[in-house]
Amino acid sequence: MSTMADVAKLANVSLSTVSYALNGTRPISEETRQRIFAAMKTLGYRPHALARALASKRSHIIALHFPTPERGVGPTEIEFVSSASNTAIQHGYQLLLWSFEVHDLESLRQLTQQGLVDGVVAMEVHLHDDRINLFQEIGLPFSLIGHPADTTDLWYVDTDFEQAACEAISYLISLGHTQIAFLNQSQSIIEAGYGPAVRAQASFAWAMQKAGLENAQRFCSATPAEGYAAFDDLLAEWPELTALVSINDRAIPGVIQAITDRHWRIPDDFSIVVLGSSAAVAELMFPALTTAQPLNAELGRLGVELLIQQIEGQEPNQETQLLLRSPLVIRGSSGPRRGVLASTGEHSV
Amino acid sequence: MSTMADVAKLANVSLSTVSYALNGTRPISEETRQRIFAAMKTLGYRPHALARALASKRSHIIALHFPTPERGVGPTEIEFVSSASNTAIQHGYQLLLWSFEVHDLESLRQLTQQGLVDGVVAMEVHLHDDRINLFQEIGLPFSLIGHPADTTDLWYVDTDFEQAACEAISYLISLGHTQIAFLNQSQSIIEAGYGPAVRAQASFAWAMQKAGLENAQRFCSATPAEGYAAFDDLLAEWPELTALVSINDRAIPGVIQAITDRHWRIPDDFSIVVLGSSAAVAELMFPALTTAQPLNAELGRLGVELLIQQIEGQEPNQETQLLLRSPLVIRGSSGPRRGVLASTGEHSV
DNA sequence: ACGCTTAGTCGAAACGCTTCGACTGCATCT
DNA sequence: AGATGCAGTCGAAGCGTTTCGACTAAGCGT
Repeated sequence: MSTMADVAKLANVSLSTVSYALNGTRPISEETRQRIFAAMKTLGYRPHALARALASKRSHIIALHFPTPERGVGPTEIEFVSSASNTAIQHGYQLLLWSFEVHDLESLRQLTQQGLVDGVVAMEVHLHDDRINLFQEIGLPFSLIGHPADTTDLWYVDTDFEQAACEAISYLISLGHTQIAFLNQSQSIIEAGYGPAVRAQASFAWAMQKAGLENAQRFCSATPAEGYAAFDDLLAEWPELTALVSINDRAIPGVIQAITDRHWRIPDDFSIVVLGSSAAVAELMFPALTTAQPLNAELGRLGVELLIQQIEGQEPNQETQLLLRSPLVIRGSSGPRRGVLASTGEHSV
Repeated sequence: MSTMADVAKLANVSLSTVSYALNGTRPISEETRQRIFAAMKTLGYRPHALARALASKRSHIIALHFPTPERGVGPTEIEFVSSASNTAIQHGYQLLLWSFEVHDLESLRQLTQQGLVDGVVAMEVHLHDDRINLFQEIGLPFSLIGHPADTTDLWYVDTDFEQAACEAISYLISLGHTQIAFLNQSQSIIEAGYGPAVRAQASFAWAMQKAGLENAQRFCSATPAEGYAAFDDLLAEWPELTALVSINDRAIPGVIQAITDRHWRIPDDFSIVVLGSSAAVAELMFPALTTAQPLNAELGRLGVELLIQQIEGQEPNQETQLLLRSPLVIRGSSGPRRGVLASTGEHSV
């Protein structure tokens, strides 16, 4: 591989001139610029990223901390990743993938202190997330996909799960449903402070209360078997249930089976709306799920862009705390309440 | 951040001695080693990855070329990625993610010639894959997840789709099925030379012929709607069909719906076996799919390990061309042929 | 005609490491 | 006793860039 020195020699200029020509750091006469670029071309010169990084103290490498979620690595997560990588490359950065678990602060500290990365995008943010302290302590730029309880001075982008929950409920109510349950993630995940689950749950409770409806909730780990059991439990307690909102897509196949085993049909006898699932997942189920569908690719893109703006010390060209709506995509799993025409508005406490 | 020079000064040795102590490149007396490590500790010294990389001509960074598949980015793919990243880190490497498309050789050339990466793991390998020539021309170490038609001198790991297809067929035959169809990916993907689809198809044809059965095949793009249509077509041509083998998981929901619309039940009236889907996907469907389930995490790990062995010029501690079986995991979508006891072995041509 | 700015260029010093060659003792071999 | 070898250490020359200070020549206002 040829170096800048080779180019300089061939173009008959000094090494630093080549650098200035390449980066536009200082003015260069049109004529020498031509000569230099010609020389680069004949030599097939490519700047050496590592050397550049070392000298400029900017590696143009960022990391995506993509911890395997407690609920298991799910099919929804991939969209972030490729979108983030593409965005990074478009901006002249490279994206490293770190996928050790959230609480492995020691690994995180080691990797960040090697001077390799200019910044980190952190996913799977919890309400209290120690990684934030770590980054601040080290003085490393970072952005978040997700957000903690205290968002002072943080740059983040997240799905607005509160909006998603409210919209799902309004939609179901508009279809005549009044007995609606919320199927959450497992209790331990809530207790660990996993934002989406906590916020969706709170928002569900609030919206139901505001609508004067009963708040039926159930924790559930992310397996079909648990989904099945959870559905039975919910129905035992609230036999009039006609609809379910869930943020736990991996439990849904169990719910569907439980419904089928009752000889009910979806959506004629029972409606399901899922929060936070990607289209790819929603369309694997039968019937395809109605979802409040997060803009995952957007999240990945914005997370990276926020980080890069921070690294480059730009004035942000947008808000630095973004909540993205997740549009409700209506598919086969939801419909009007059974017999809705005959019985609007009657619900017991 | 402190540097090796600081450590050297504090420990009262020369800079190079610190380097030798750190890397074990030359013998160092126990006493000075102690002093050096103590100094590192009090200074909180961390070696600077970029500087090390520049001096040693080894970045300890590898890239995973993870192109978005033609069939769309699917839920199955994520397992590779986090497994690859973790493996890399365990071996002291960092994993970059490149997710531009397979045929974007120009991007690939640019990124590989920056001197940033020590090697590349390439996914989504086609029967004729230009990336291989590119890597060989540049002289960059690489390994493949997947394999092309000509495997001379290549280091790769792949799922054995031929085994998977055969095993699926044997299994179905053992359940009494004799009219079995193969639901492929779309024709354009086959024509592009996408290995898994081509091999599974060929293997299906071969195994059916060997069993004296008819070879019913259909192309199908990766959507439920196409799956629905494809199933209808198949049944129009072969009305006695009782089972389906597919390598197209994203079309399956359509197939399930088509079956349900016929008032058939799975698996009582019709069996489905899917090749190449992860457990996460199989368990999203209802009934959960019987699959020949590739060991994706293993593939990711082995791909990275093959690459690292190559980079470090080690004698490979294993085969360098690996085909991994995908164990048949029997779930709810398959069962004995309807009325099998009364009618074994009769099948028309 | 004077100093002052500015465009255009050069040389050299970083950046933080690895690695080569050379040096000093001291133990070992013949 | 002399040669040989090895453990242990040092200094200096890279690795391929960026960037700082300095220099020259030309253009400008007064």
